[in-house]
Amino acid sequence: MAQMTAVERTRLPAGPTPGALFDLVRSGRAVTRSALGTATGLSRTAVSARLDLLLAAGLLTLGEQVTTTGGRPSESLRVAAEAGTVLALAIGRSRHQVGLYDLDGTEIASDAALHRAGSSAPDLMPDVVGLAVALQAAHPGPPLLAVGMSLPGAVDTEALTSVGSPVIPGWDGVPLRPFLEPLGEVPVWLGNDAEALAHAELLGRPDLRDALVIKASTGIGLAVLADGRLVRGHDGAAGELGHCRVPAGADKVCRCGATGCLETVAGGWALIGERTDGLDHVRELVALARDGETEARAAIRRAGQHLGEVLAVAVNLLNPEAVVLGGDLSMAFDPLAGGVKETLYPRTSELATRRLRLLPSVHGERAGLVGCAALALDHALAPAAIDARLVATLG
Amino acid sequence: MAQMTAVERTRLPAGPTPGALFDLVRSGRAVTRSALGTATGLSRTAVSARLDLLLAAGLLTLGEQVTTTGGRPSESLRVAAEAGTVLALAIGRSRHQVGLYDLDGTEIASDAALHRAGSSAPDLMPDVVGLAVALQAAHPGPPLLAVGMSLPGAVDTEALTSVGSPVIPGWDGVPLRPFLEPLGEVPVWLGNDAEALAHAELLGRPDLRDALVIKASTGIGLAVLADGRLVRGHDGAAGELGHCRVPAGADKVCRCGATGCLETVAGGWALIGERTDGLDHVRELVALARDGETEARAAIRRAGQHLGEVLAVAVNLLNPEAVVLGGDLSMAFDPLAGGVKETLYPRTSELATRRLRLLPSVHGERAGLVGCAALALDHALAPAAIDARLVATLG
DNA sequence: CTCATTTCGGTTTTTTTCATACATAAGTCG
DNA sequence: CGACTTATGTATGAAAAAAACCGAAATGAG
Repeated sequence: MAQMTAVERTRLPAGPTPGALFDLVRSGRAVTRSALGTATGLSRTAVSARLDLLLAAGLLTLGEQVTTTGGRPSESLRVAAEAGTVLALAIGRSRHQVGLYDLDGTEIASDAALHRAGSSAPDLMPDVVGLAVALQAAHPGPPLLAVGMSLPGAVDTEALTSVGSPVIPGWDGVPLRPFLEPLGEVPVWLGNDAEALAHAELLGRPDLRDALVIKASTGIGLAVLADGRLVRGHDGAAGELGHCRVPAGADKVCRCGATGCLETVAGGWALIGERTDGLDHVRELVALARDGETEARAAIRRAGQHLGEVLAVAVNLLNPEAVVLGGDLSMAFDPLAGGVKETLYPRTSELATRRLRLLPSVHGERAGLVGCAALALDHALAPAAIDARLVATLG
Repeated sequence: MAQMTAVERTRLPAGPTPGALFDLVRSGRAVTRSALGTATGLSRTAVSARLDLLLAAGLLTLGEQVTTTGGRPSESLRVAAEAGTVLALAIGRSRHQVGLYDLDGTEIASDAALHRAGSSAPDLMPDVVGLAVALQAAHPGPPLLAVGMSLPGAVDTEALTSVGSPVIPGWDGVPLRPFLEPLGEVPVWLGNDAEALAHAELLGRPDLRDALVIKASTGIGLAVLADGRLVRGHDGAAGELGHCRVPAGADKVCRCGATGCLETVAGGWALIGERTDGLDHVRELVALARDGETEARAAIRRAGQHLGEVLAVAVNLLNPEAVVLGGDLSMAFDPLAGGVKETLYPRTSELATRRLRLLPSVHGERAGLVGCAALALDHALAPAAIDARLVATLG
């Protein structure tokens, strides 16, 4: 009966909105009715009213038992993982991965394929989307709520396109939305690869507030997390770590056309270029390093040293609590982190590094794809999005 | 009559709180009742209820002129400048300034004095506070609502003390609240000098979202503004620009004990150290430069070049819309900015600098003091503080 | 100059929402 | 098993906000 009147109303409760409660549940900060009450300051009545909406819409479900301290156990709430899916599309320079995730962030299925480095958007996008469509078809289920997608380099999240990236020709300024048409009328969120990595990191460490998330692979990118928020910059071009100048690269020409970029001495493409055995990809170099090949380990260590030089400035500037190393190169964490430490610590203020931690990315090899899923989930399940979804189902 | 019931109630309206409306008025985003209605989504009734509280508490007053488009002109609202004052205390290495400001940010009076560089907190603080007390006594008026204070180096805003700063010995870890007792039971907000500068900048350019605010004086500091918020870092130690390493300083020992810091080639203390005429302070060097002395201008230009090298990394990383040059050195804006440009632009990505502006700080010589006032005002007039003040007057 | 028009803002009425109070459910502990 | 503790559903009353209504203050057309 109360359910009926709830469904009939057209406006959403004010103040702490249902979406805000949903977010508390999703982040795990409050998962019971009473915890939600104390967290929001709302009365049980008001909390229940909002939860009724969320439960009726199928966005939340009742979880299992909760440990009790002598009284009636509270019902725990959790995100209805099966209420929808999101699609993750991680596009790299030579490889693309697609993954289907539920609302919990649990992977339902994923696939990956290699492509020719330098493939243009019109060449590659149909393949990527085809893979995604096939994945969806093979795993029919709840509706697709959002797509999260990552590209190397700077992106324009509004126009859904890569911008000013000399690194992936054939993509710059090409609107990508048309290619995504086979997926239906679904919102698409685009980020660059380092940003996606940061989202994955936040999924695994929700309490991270200030961090630098590095993606060290063929190129070198970075995402800045300040007070829990991703810094995108005025043109969405923040995080250009790879093309900062380092003295050691002074006479080396970068693929961006400039001279002296960090990438020329620490980028994956430069590292394999230094070898005489014609490796195809950094991953092969990392594999050698993990097998114990001395020269590969030394090369990665040197890359870490150069990376540390530039990171020192970033650490002095932003005083993060953690530097997260991700990307293919970070799979050889010890030599890379070792090199970073050698140059980072001597060049930073004691105060800024006293509590600084150097961490490997939580999701390792899958971080890029998980990050795209997290990107989609963070937008699709944002408080405002949840509220919008509620008014849509109620109106 | 409606006024009476308003005063009698004890709880504040929910949703968009009176403090939120106050903030819209203060920032100028909405200064009429109807504008506030459309900005918040509240009905005119709800807006009026909140405004009644704010007007009754004397925090807002009715303004005058409003352009009308054929209908009844709306009453404009403005912050009741005379409802209180804030005190600004800007403590530098060799000079301290105090200022009394109204809630509009208009200066009522100010004073300044030189002190021996290296004075300890117990030595200096009584003088500073004494100056402030004298200023208050000379200009009796509305009650003091907050104190904004700035120090060079990293600060602990909670403990109200300087932290880990090798630059101002005799301050590190000394709690400053006891010294401020003569000012009464007033909230005190501490920031570092560059932070204060950023607050002053935001006062003059409220639409600034992403910027680097430089304080180039005896030392070199920086404040990072990301998405309109100040980045303080995990330990409040963000902004250590002056002690980033530059190649040119490789063999020069910094006052922090390290070698190769930016300050050794671009800090004010280093610039006057290079001179043979025994200048006492950068301000004298700047005065010479403004008078056209070639060598002084060249020195400042070289400092700008070194500054630009480090800024290049920061710009690549954060993609700000503006780099604001403040501090004593920036009073010689042309040579400093010229030097910065020479090294900054060639070392940054085209995308990050396409729309980048290099600006002088809005308040010039007074920016430090204005920044302290802005720091106090931003906290004293924050939505939450306004709401707290309302419940205090109503309860 | 008068009057329609437009927009603003105060007042009253009605609806909605929330908190308090009460009742009930579901466990633990002695 | 019953006292106790905690959690949640259900009514009732109070408060706040929106809607409707009305007066006020300007412009501009005739």
